[in-house]
Amino acid sequence: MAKGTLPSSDSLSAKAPEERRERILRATVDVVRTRGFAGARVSDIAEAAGTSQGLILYHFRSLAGALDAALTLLEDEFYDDLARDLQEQVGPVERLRHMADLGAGLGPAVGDWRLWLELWVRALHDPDARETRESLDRRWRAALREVIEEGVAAGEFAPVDADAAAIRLASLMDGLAIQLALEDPDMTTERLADLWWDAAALELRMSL
Amino acid sequence: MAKGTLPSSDSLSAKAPEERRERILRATVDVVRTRGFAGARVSDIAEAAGTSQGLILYHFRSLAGALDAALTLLEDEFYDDLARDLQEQVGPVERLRHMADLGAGLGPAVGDWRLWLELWVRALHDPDARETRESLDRRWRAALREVIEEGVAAGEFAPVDADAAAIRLASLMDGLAIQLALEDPDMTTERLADLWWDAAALELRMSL
DNA sequence: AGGCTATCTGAATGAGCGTTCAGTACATGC
DNA sequence: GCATGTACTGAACGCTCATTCAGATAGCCT
Repeated sequence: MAKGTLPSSDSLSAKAPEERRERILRATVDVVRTRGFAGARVSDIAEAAGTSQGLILYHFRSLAGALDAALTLLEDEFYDDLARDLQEQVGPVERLRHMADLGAGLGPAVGDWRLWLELWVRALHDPDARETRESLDRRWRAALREVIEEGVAAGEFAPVDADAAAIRLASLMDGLAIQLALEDPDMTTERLADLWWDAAALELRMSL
Repeated sequence: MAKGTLPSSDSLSAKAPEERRERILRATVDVVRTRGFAGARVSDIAEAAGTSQGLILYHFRSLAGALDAALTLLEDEFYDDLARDLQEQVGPVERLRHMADLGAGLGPAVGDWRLWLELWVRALHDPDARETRESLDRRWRAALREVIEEGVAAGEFAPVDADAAAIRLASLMDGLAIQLALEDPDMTTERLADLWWDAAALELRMSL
């Protein structure tokens, strides 16, 4: 298939339309990150992706379509990254520690809190976003719960109610992260990690 | 002054322009609550306030002006309500309990979490909103810290780091409230109050 | 070679919306 | 009673922006 028809001219539209599609989606995420959902314009995305406006409407049916697709991409990558990331860690304490770092924004994929804030508010008005956000949150809480259960089973944590502990620790992370995302002078990456870690120690009765 | 010139006809534009001004501001808050900052239109506000669009631009200079003014109104009322509310409670434990209820949305003024989410995201892009949000948050955290210090002094709570405890409990409230505002099926008013109260008990070593 | 389709572009279209403006009503000061 | 200023309205203006559209290009099938 299509062997002799490789990049005929310059390396601009290098290979497939699939590639441009993805470039557009990445550009969309970038634009939302900086301008927000409400401020994202087709022209912004086109410029960021280096295409015409028309192409965005060609691939996705509308601006809303592009935003939705970008959201889905984000969700998928979140799943993959989180799973891979946690598998690299060995014990429950290490895993928990790693989740603290991820939340504080030291990890690669998660921790883009501005984007999260935007998603929350979009979820207020758009059912699609609500679904995505709920799924993302459930996934993160489940990972946390698993780590806690693992730690309890191993005797590293006290025998707490894993469900309640997970929801509390996840919520605490969200709340702290808001201040980080909003650049509250009282909050830094390190302070967030410390505050959260201390809370986890208290909640799980870790002897830190 | 203006004695014989009272409501000449029907009770429409009843008394003063000051009244209509405030009506517009309340309408603005209502619109933001339902449509969000991004979705708030001058025509929405006019309709909700029962005035012409022109009047909104007459009193405030622009849509942004009206939104800012509404934000300021909100901030002032938050201050007053919180102070009055807390003064009615007697001991530190009662006060803390009351703050749990306020956060869970049982109180009158605070607890309108949809509005809070909107404010956060607006704060991402608008310095004015950022200021307001920071001030609001600081105030709430300070109230929490005072209650904690009071309780520690009275021997009702363990001698914890009041600052860290306040920031954690405030953040936890925010995080839990997000799920409430987004109508996450896993979160209800009661569950929020319970989860938060348990965390407070743990943090402050209350013997509940 | 000659249609056919997928990909892509840039200009045109048209709707939505903030803001401006000309004008009305009414009270106050002279 | 007449001028003046404040409060207010509804229509008109003009701009921004998503979407549409008439092509351009190039591979694919026969």
